[in-house]
Amino acid sequence: MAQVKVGRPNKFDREAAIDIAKNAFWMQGYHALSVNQLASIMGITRSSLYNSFGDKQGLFKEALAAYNAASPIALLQNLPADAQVIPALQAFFRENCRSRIQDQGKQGCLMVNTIGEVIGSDDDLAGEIEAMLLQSIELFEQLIERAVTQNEITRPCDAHAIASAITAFLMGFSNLSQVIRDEQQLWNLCQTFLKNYGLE
Amino acid sequence: MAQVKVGRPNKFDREAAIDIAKNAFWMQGYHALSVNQLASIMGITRSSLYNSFGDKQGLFKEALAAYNAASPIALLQNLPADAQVIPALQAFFRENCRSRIQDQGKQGCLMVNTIGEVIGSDDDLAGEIEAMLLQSIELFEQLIERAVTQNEITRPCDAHAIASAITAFLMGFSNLSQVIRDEQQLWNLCQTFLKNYGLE
DNA sequence: ATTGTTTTGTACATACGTGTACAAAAAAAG
DNA sequence: CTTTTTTTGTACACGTATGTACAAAACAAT
Repeated sequence: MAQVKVGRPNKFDREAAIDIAKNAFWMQGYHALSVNQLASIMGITRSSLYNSFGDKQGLFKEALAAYNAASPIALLQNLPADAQVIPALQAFFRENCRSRIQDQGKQGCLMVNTIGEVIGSDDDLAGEIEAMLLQSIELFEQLIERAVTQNEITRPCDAHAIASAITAFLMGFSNLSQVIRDEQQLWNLCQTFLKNYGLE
Repeated sequence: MAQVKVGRPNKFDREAAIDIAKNAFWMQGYHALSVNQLASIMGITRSSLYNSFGDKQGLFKEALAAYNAASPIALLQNLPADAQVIPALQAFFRENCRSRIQDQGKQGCLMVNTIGEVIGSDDDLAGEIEAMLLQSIELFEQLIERAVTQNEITRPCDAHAIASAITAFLMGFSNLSQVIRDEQQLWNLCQTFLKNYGLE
């Protein structure tokens, strides 16, 4: 499984470098960052960057994957088989509030930030992000189904609509968290949302 | 009032040029568009562009202002004194669905698109957009107050939270409309939101 | 030690970006 | 008709962007 790699080894830590790129994209945006800047803060040469990641877009895709893996939504994607859905959902929203405030200043969600930026100027990235969005809706729909099965909530008339609403809320929440910098206020917003949509 | 302008007159129609720029920014994003491209599609020289708008940022600000003036939210900003709030709100959401689908493809809301792009890379624009966001929350808060006064709804426990929720929903809705391209589905989403938040 | 493979450093090519300078052109004001 | 004011066209300056080429370096395999 673990590929033995022949040839000269990388001088840098790939994971660490991607993590630095992730944070840079997160704070400055996709277009505002140049390959030069990226290589510089990652502590490698442009040559290494192109050799290891292909181009800026390739690097961004890896950074985005790393972002997702470490995002609060991973909590829900890897929900244990015996867990309750509603408490997990609440913990997820709670964690969202916490991390949105804790970040180094108005970063929001990397995926959401990128939507408006790439749609219309990079079809490849746009497609990837659209797929992630649809995937998010699907995830919430499955969780709602599961919550019904586990007798946590009564069956809603349209699970798909609620799943879409949650996704929309989270995206708007990401944007709003860049302006409202008060965790209690954000959490209040989430609680009200969950209550109004019968998810408590 | 109407300034008489001395000197050589503009060869181009300022309003029309701004409108073209508005649509270009809307479709391609802020950073992905260059001054060269802008001047080209506006049908003027870069020289005229710099002379008339200062720079790219200045042009964008004017384009954004034009966008707002023509946006559905103008319906609510200029609501007649004798009008009911709730029907106007519903009409506003309805119009949002219509225009989001009618646009030339996944454009979303220009303001929302710009949030993630400029925060962290252009403090000036970011500040302007943040102010618009806060203004939006304020507008909805006032409308809720007014709806209470006009006996359309009972007083909610936290009007500010609801106003924030509406703003967040609209932003997420903008992003979602770039992926869900079905007006009925979008309208369904809006109706459910309004119902759950007691705005019907 | 030799060979094969991959990374790294340096340099290059080339296009594009923003912004400015300045004279010519086009109008109004006197 | 001359002066004043503003726009327009053209050119320039200069930095930055992306991507590539290629030799030197560093490792594994044999």
